[in-house]
Parts: sequence; C-alpha cells; structure tokens
Amino acid sequence: MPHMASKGEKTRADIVECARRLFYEHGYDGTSFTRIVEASGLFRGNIYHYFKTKDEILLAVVERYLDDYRALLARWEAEHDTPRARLRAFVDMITGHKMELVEYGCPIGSLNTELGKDRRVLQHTARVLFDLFRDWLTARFVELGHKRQAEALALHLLGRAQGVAVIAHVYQDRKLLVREAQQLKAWIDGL
Amino acid sequence: MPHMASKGEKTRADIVECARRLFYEHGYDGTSFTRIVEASGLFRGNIYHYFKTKDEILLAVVERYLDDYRALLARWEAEHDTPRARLRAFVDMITGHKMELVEYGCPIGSLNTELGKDRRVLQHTARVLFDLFRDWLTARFVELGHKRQAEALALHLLGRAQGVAVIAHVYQDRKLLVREAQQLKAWIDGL
DNA sequence: AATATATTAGGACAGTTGTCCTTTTATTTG
DNA sequence: CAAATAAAAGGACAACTGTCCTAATATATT
Repeated sequence: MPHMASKGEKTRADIVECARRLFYEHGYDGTSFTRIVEASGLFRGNIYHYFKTKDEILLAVVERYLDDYRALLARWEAEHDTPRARLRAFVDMITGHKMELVEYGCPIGSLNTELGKDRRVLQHTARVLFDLFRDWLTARFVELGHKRQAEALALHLLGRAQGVAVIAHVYQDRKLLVREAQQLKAWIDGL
Repeated sequence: MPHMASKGEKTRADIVECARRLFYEHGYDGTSFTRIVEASGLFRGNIYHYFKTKDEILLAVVERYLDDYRALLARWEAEHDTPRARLRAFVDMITGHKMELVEYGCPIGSLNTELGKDRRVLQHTARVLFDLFRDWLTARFVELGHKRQAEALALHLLGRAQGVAVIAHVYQDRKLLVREAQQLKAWIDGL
C-alpha cells in the first residue's frame, strides 16, 4: 500500500528510460517488448508486473519527456529575463543537440509522425509534447507584444525547427543545422 | 525473353501502386506483405513472382514516385517561364494537397523519417526523392541570380515545407498550411 | 515472528511477420 | 500446333510479435 521510492520504482524508471531511448533510436514499432525487457535486464514476463501493454509504456515515456521538458522550460525562464533571450534558448536547443538530431531526428517530431500514420489515438498522447512547447512559445510571443498572432508565431517557429530537424536528419548535415539556427535567431531578433 | 506491355507488367504496376498508397497511409513497417498482396488481389506466394523482398517493392515505389515527380517538375517548367513563378508552383503543391498532407503528412518526408531511424541503407534509397526536389529548386535559385547560396536556399525551402507538413499533420490544421504557404510565397517574391 | 504485499523468474500462448517452394494454368513465341 | 515461358494458386516455414499465467522469492508491515 505505501508509495516510497522503493526498488520497484527504480526498476520502473529504468524501464521507462530504456524504452525512451529505444523508441527514439529505433521508433515505436521498431522497438519490441522483448528488446525493452532485454535492455532493462529483466526477465520475459516480469515487465508485465510494471506495464500491461506496450501502449502503457509509451504513455509513461511521454510523461517522462514532459517532466524533463517542463524542467527545461523552467530553467530557460530562470536563466533569461527577456522574451527574446528565452526564445533564443529554444533555438539553441537545436544546435545543442546537433549529434542526436542528425542521427535520429527530433524525438517529438519523429514520434508524432510515426504514430500519426495509423494510430491517431496514440498520437494524441504524444501530441501533448508539442502542446507544451507551443504554449510556452506562445507565452513568450505574448511577452514580446505580439498578442494576436502569438500562437501562429509559435507554430511557425515550431514548424521551422521541425523542418530543420527533418532535413538535417535526412542529409546528416550538421552545418545546415547551425546555419538555420542562426537564421532563426535573426528572425527572432527582428520581430 | 520479350518485354512488351504484357499483363504481367500491368499486375506489377498495380502492386507498386497499391504498395505506394499503403506505405503512405500506414508507413513502411505498418504495411505487411500480406496486406499488399490482398490489396493487389493476388494470392499469397504469387507476389514472389514479381518481387523477392519487401525492400524490392520499396525500390519500385521510389522509382514510381521519381517518375511522377519528374513529370510534375517538367510541367511546372513548361507552364511557368520565370524562376519565381516556378518556385511558387512548388509552394502551391502544398496547398494543392491539403487533405492528404493533413491526413498522412508528406509522403517523402515521413518515409525518410521512418527509414532514417534504423535502416539507413533503405533511407538512402528514399533520399533520392529529396535530391530530386533539392536539385530542381537549386536550379531555380540559380536562375534567380543566387548562384552562391542556391543550394542553401533550396534546402531552406525544402525544410520549411517539411516543417509545415509536420505541424499541419500533427494538429490536423489546414488553415496553418494555407497561412504558411502564403508566407513562403511572400518570401520567394522578396528574394 | 507472522502476514501481506512487491518483485522476480520462467514459461506459454495464438497471431503475424517476411520469405520461399511447388504445382497448375495462361500466355506468348517459334 | 508445339515449345517455352509467364503468371496464378496454394501452401509451408521459422522467427518474432504482444500478451498473459503461475510459482517462487524477497521485502515490508503489523
């Protein structure tokens, strides 16, 4: 009945972390139950004690992402005091994750693209990650004084970032990533 | 030994067309051999007479796309006589395919994103579709007088289109598609 | 120490995957 | 027409998928 940070919770967190990495590197469909089990160092049916279905694991992975990204956004707000600087921090995330982006694409974008194909219910689950950034960016554009078009600007920036990630991933091009990030920051400064 | 437009070639073309549609709507992994067979109205092992592996089907699908897109590009060149008008035709393709884009995303982009995860060899096959558009756009920017940055501009436009497709697909947002397309055309006109 | 709960260990399930074989039937070529 | 080839029909394969059960062991609570 009690809920302390027991060993089981650590195992659960391990599973989620392994699943997140595997989903990112190989996709949701490309990652089998078995592979998650092996990566977590468990036994076959043991994982069932923690998650009944693969979808449940995805849900936990999304929540894990949410926690991390929420902390990241809070840090950006703490570290920068102008809306422009905060928006630039968002763009800097792109160049800060050069390697992974070129190697595996954007974790949020590729997950949504994969799930959007056939399983719209699951994609709705993954979409909250986009919502998080969209809403945060919208708030920053409001701070900048673009109240009426704030959300459109947020989606524009989100889309630009997605596009950059796709092309950089397809062509394994780190320089493009840097170049486009600079353009995005110039765009922010000119607003 | 002979190679006329026999019934077999028609069947082969049917398989490729079915596979293309299924790959687009459900993804490469999401489409099984069986499903392609059923959609083509064939029997289980019969397809083996046309394609040995699933990868071979993908190759044929990519070639089919290539043919179609090459014809499209030729048409744009025939119908418009300024580089700007031709570039605008590219952007108009986005709004012209509103429904499919919102429903399934960009066929080229989503295919590359999926294959880029784990099967880089196959992704290299699919990448030629990006190459086709990149090279064509590059040529248009050269015509416009931006010789030195022509390829960077082409990749920029390609990325913008991809980003728009991703966001519009994730949020099922047709209006965003139209709005962003307009912005892209304004960007082209201002170059 | 006794009881209850959490976790581990191992195995089993039916369904589906991509691949591949053979035999029969159509079609084309000489 | 006869011979050769193309295509259709049907079935089989091992490997893997996600899911689920039960029994044993460890840990925590009373």
